[in-house]
Amino acid sequence: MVLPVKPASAHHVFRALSDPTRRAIFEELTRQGEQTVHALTSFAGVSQPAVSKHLTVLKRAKLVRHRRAGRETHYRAQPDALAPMVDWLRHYGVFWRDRFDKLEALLERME
Amino acid sequence: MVLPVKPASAHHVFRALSDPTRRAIFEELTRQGEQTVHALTSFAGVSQPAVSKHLTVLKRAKLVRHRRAGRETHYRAQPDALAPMVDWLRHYGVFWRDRFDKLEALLERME
DNA sequence: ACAAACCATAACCACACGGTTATGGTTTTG
DNA sequence: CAAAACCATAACCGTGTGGTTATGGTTTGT
Repeated sequence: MVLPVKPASAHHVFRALSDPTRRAIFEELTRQGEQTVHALTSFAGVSQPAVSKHLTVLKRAKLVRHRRAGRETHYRAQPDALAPMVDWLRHYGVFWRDRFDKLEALLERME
Repeated sequence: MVLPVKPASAHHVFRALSDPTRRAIFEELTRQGEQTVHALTSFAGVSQPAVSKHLTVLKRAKLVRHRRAGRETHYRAQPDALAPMVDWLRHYGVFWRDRFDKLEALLERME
């Protein structure tokens, strides 16, 4: 088995990423790594409870994991959880560009 | 220029695909090809106006195109419009699996 | 020990959203 | 030409959603 955890449903992932604030939080977590709720709050520009609720939705989609450390909770992104969305997209032959890019890069490295 | 039309915003695409009924309609259009609103209505299991509204949302995201033919309107999927979502996903190193698959296939064909 | 910091949950609110029925315009059919 | 089919839009409605403030529980700092 490759996946460490069973993925959430595709619906949860699509739903979680449909909101701009949640996408911003997820992007921030992947860029800057682990963050406390406090840090995410000052980043997101909404109240702390709003951030907590967004994190709950992202958690349900397994897009984030959390780690309690004393009074603060650290969240980090879990990009593997994007798999259901990627699998859904794979049906639409939408990655041919990626294939060309990879092949090109490979050939270049083979010289 | 490769793209025939300027893509809609990533937000519109994410938003449009967050609803299960709209995803089902989009999937149906890619599987079965062009469809009239009438056909899509009997497929979707909701009323005809509901389908029309869903198609409007998909249209805003440029995920479907329509063609008037007499009294009926034919809709067809436009998978190219998934590009903004794919581009967004590309930032998260989520296509490893695809890379491995491609490399594997290539090596196999090289023998 | 007490105050402050951090976070989650509850309670509430405005509004966006997905559904419905009603209506009307255009086009085909009888 | 009248009737029916097809579709889009309007009007409406219940509920979900994203935001807020209020509250309380832990944990840290003084």
